[in-house]
Amino acid sequence: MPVPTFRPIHTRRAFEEICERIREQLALGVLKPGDKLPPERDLAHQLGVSRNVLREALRSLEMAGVLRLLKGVKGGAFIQEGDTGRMNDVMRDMLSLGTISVRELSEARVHVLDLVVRLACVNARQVDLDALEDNIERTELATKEGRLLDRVECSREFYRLLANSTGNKVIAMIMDSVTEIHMRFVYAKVASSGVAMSRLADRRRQLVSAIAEKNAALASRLMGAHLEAVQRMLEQDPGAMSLHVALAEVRPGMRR
Amino acid sequence: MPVPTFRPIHTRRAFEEICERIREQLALGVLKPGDKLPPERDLAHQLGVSRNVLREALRSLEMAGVLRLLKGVKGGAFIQEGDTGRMNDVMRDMLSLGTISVRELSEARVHVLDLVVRLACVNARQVDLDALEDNIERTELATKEGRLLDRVECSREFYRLLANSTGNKVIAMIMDSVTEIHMRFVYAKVASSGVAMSRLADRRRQLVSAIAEKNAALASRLMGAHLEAVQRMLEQDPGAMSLHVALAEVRPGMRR
DNA sequence: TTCCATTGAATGGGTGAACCATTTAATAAT
DNA sequence: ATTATTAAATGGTTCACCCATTCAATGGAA
Repeated sequence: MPVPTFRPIHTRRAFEEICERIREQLALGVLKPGDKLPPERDLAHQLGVSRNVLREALRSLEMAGVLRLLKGVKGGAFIQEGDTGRMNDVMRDMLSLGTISVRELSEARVHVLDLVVRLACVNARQVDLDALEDNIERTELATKEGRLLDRVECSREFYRLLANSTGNKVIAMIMDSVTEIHMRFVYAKVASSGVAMSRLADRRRQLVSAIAEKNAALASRLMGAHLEAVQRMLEQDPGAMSLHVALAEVRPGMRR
Repeated sequence: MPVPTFRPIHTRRAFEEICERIREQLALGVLKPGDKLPPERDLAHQLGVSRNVLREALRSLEMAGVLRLLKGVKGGAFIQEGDTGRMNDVMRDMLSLGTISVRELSEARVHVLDLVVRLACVNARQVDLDALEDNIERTELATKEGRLLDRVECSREFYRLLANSTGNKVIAMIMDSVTEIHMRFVYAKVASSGVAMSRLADRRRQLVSAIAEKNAALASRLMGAHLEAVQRMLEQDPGAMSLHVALAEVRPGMRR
């Protein structure tokens, strides 16, 4: 039987129609990143809607990362390069709404990172390895100078570089989305307790050299062990894993 | 060095502030799914902004799946249960914008499905297996009766059930996001050529019994082989993989 | 009483005109 | 030539109003 599945209907509203049409032009390749839409007043007139309604549509597309709206003469609505950070926003909302749990996110992260590491073993180029090595050096420096929060930023970058070295932006995007919240927990923990994982740079060097040698089994094992160690550190203080603290906190350099 | 990274700034606009405040209340747990925001006119007054600006914010949150707006007395803006389909929208936009490629998406899908299958071997409960078995029976029926497009819908459901049997909604969400576009290609292919994979139900039965026996290696191998076969089928006709066709097409039962 | 049609209030959906703020280029003053 | 001024284009915001939908209250008919 064709499985009768009834999605809730809601009356079609003008702004939805507009969003859809613009997305359609995108999908068809008529609109491309860098292109500019007509001024709001013109476009509203062309579509036969009021400027207010058009703006609701443009706003939604802007929030979705499809458009960027700039003021002033020479301003306007420009099609953006895709913003890979949008998936992070979705994940954050899901967590805020209680649709997913921190546990599920952490578990997913472990598996995704295992995949990333294994793919990196296959696909990492020398430039990727160099970038990782460079990152580790910066991590060491930050450690020596006691800049603990900078070190957390380095970690964040380390994972990004790792994901990039898989050569697959979809996987990189997924990894970032399951990593962002986690890094907030780490950041909060480090900021409040001042503790820091020891021998971090050494561990990373081992991992990178395993990747360089394309030793997937070893790389996977090292990453797994590291993740467990970090998890133990975070769980020492149960309060540190408070969802609300991590989500509500705004900190510099971290996109909302 | 702490890596000077300059994100583009853009003047803070009222609607952004509003979105952020509402998300903050969500993160803090003050607002929960099912809660209702004050009427637009009241809330606008409370926030000291015009109703139009407030509406831009509400629209954005609605598109993000955070709110649902209902008309009429007893209507209003309600906090939604998280909509796990938002990640699909992000993926679709990324593809439309050319930020990611079909190749990257397909590759990611192969790896994610491998992970899903392996996790299912560990976590699948009897109800999950029963649901899969039931799905396979419906697939068989659709095949016998020549309802090919229904059969594609069954496939879509099969993957969802598989993902659910991992017991991890994050992973299920990720799988769905890398699967939706692919199913559009399959749908377009089947709709245009009328060809259909042979012995589909049998293959699925083998897979499910491997999962039931918790034989991860076998299950992984079976899934891998199946994905390759499907890929070959799709690639027979290069035109069938046209991005624009698959993305622009709207079909019943598939959310936009 | 019970049931159904009518009505009216609450709420989101949508419009149009006006004004503000920012940005840029053209123009004028030095 | 350089710098200050001005004007035009564009998004940001407000206000006042009306429409469409929904649902509860009301009231008349069976």
